[in-house]
Amino acid sequence: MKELNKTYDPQGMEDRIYANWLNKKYFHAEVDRSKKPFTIVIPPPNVTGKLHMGHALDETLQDILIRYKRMQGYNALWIPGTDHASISTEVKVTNQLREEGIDKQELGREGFLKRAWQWKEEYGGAIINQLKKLGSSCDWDRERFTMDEGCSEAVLEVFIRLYEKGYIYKGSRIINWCPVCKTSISDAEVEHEEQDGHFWHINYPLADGSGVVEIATTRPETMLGDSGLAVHPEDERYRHLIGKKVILPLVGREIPIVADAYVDKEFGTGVVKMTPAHDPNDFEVGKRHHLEEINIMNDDATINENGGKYAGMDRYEARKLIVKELEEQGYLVKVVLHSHNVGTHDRCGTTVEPMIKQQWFVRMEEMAKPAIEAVKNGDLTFVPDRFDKIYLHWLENIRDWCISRQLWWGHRIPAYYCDACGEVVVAREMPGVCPKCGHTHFTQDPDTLDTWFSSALWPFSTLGWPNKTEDLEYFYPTDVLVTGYDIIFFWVIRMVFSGYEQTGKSPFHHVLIHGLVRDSLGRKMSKSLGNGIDPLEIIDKYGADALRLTLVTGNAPGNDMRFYMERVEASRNFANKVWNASRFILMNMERAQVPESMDLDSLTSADKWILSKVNTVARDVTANMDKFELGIAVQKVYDFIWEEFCDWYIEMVKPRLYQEEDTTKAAALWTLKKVLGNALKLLHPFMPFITEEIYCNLTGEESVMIAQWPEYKKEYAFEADEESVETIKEAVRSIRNVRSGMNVPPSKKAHVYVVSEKQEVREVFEKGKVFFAALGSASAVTVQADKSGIGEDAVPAVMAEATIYMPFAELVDREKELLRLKKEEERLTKELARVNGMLNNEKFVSKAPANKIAEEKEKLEKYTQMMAQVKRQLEGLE
RNA sequence: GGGAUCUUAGCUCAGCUGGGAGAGCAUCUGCCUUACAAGCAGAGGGUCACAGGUUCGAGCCCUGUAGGUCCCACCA
Repeated sequence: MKELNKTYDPQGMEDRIYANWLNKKYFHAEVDRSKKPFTIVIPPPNVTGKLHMGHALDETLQDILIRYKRMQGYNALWIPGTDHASISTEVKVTNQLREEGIDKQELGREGFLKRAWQWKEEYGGAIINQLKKLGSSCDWDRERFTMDEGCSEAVLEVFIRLYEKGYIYKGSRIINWCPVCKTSISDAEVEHEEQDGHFWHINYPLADGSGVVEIATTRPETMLGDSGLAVHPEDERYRHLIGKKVILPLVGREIPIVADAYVDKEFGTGVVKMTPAHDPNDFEVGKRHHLEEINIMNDDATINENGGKYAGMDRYEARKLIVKELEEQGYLVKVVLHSHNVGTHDRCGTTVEPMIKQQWFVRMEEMAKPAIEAVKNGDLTFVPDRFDKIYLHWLENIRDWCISRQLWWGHRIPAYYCDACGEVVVAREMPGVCPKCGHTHFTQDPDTLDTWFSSALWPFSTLGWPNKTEDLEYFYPTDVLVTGYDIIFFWVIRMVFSGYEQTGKSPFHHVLIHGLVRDSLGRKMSKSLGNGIDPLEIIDKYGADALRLTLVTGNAPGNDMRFYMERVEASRNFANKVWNASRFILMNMERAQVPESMDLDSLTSADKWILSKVNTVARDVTANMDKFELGIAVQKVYDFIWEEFCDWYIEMVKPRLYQEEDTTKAAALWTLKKVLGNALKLLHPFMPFITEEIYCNLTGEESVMIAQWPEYKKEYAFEADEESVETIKEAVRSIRNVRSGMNVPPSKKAHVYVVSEKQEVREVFEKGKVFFAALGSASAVTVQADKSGIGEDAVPAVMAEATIYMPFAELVDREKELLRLKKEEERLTKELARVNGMLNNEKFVSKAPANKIAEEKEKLEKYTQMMAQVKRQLEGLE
């Protein structure tokens, strides 16, 4: 047994302990049919990323679950890895190149990819090392990357399967285009934000010269691509115009007026200009009425040659000029302020431009069905369950998923085009001969896949799929997925439908959702605000255990939390508390022999009481853990250790330890060791380092992380002892209360008299005498049946079945004393009124459960007794 | 427009299946009591947003109102 350092010093211990764990391969899991598996796959952080507080929370929750299950005897596997993060990484690499004066296009695809891989090798490891600082017990032997060989094989396989099934298709559709990143993006990647804008009312003259039609638009520049106007078929105002034509101002093109129910009669002027190539709704209407699709923009959102003289201008420049010219030429009726939703790219904030492009899509309708069913029939549950609705709503309204990206960094689409006839061949590798024309040269599709296409396969691709591996069979489906609510649409949903489609199963049974970690003002932590707190700095200063405890305490699943330094300090203080209590115990263990085993009959009531307590705490905490109530679970462990164990039990036990000849010293030491050991086990998932350090010193065992999780045991339930110790505690509190109220310093000891008419109560106090000296500054304790021999001026403290007297005659302030007793009387009067109210209510007595009624009757008795005594004391005073 | 969620002590938040309102921090009063001042003991502080309803009983369930936050959505 080693002695612990004098002060709690996380810096000196965490790295050492982690290295030892790695060395002992505790994190590694292999197929073992004798054990039940418990699997988690990490939400792979971006390769280029840096650990932020959101990761810290995410990883902490997962590590808690994994460590808990591992201790319960499960074969716990936590698979780590990173995501290639197509757009983010591509942007970063492009910027890096630019700084070196290298143009991405000039460098070319191959050169670029080489640089991107270099980047990945150089920076990709950083976040992994940061995860280790947190104490994450991931199986690092299984670390994966979404673009590694196995994951790429899975991507290829899925693409081909879906293509062959007709679920993947290439089509010319309207998609969201980011003019800065110059790629298409999916619906999920578009963020809508309310912006103040304008409503420009413009007159379009009728071709027959019979008048004008007034339209309203928020994007006047798109008129260059107008190929029609639309009105509601039942709009009396415009019915006569249907079928007529108007002349497009500035452009001069003649375009038709069509009738379509899409138009809202009440909104704007009731006439909508149709720009099928740059608006998703117009696109649909245009399809129905065969309107021309005129693309007026280049990929960088400048106007193209279809925009005539505006060609080459940026979309907003063109807007300005067009409005000006409309006004000059008398077409502009008015401009009104109007706030509207603008779609922006979630990565760069650029306003997206709807455009018609050839892209690859995944047909969603069929695949969404089992994913919907999974939640409805309970195969997949969200914690908390309110996220069911969000998940279902998205899936029930899902649209086809645009998966092609005009990027280089990612999985290249396995589609090959015949150089001669253009035939498309989707295959694992470059085809030799064109099945249509026999030509032998092909060009691969230049696009790559949406980064989420590969992460959607993560739960099974990391286990070897599409190969039928033993790992896959044993560890899959995984048990729980832990992630933030912000990526349910991007990731969770896509994993679920991919899991069902490819493996026939939901990829996990539970999804534990957490919220965002915000700053102390409730703002999102962001680079631009500069309000982010670096988890690594916190770890450096306070230790990973303190950070972990902070992130999991007082927070319910799915809720956002604010990060306060004060809370980290509080967590660190708790670690210090645990440290010092353990140090105290180890010190005492050094001075005396701790028995290997103990006959429970030779334990004192206090010993049994604390054993009983830790027993029920283990039971309750386990129940909370199983329900993913980690915040509640850790709170219970915290309270047990600090209050019950440190503030009460250790204090109670000190006299026994300090006296050489005490016959119950061995029992005390045995109990201290036992209870501390169990408390450390319960705390370990939350605070792995400090618990490991202490546990090994305490027990001489190899590690707490492979120790067995405490289970509730009937033989450690001591109800009678719990009750008697609680009585003693109550008495001690009464004594302290009186002393504190009279400002008696602890150094001034007093003779304490306990008076009770009941023999059995006197026995309890007789046994508990010793505690009054240690906990209540008693110089001597006398337990007796009546007040005889106690001075009239002694100060009373009233309990249910006893009254405690302390002779502070010279300190007594009669007025204060009277006030204290009056207050007590008042409190009891209220309590009695409440209890009587309930018990005299016939309906309560007839309808409430029996145990509740019994409980209330007991209280009635207790309060009645106390009231009688308080009254007696008052009489004595008056 | 639809949906979710929040409103509990000065601050930040817990409160599991309905059964006498909790924690941390802050405040106040005593204590350097030989594990810990990153500590110990004690105290003050709440019409659980508001209004109804269900129930013997509501912070918790239902309805509505007000305010905040977030998500979704094709009103140009």
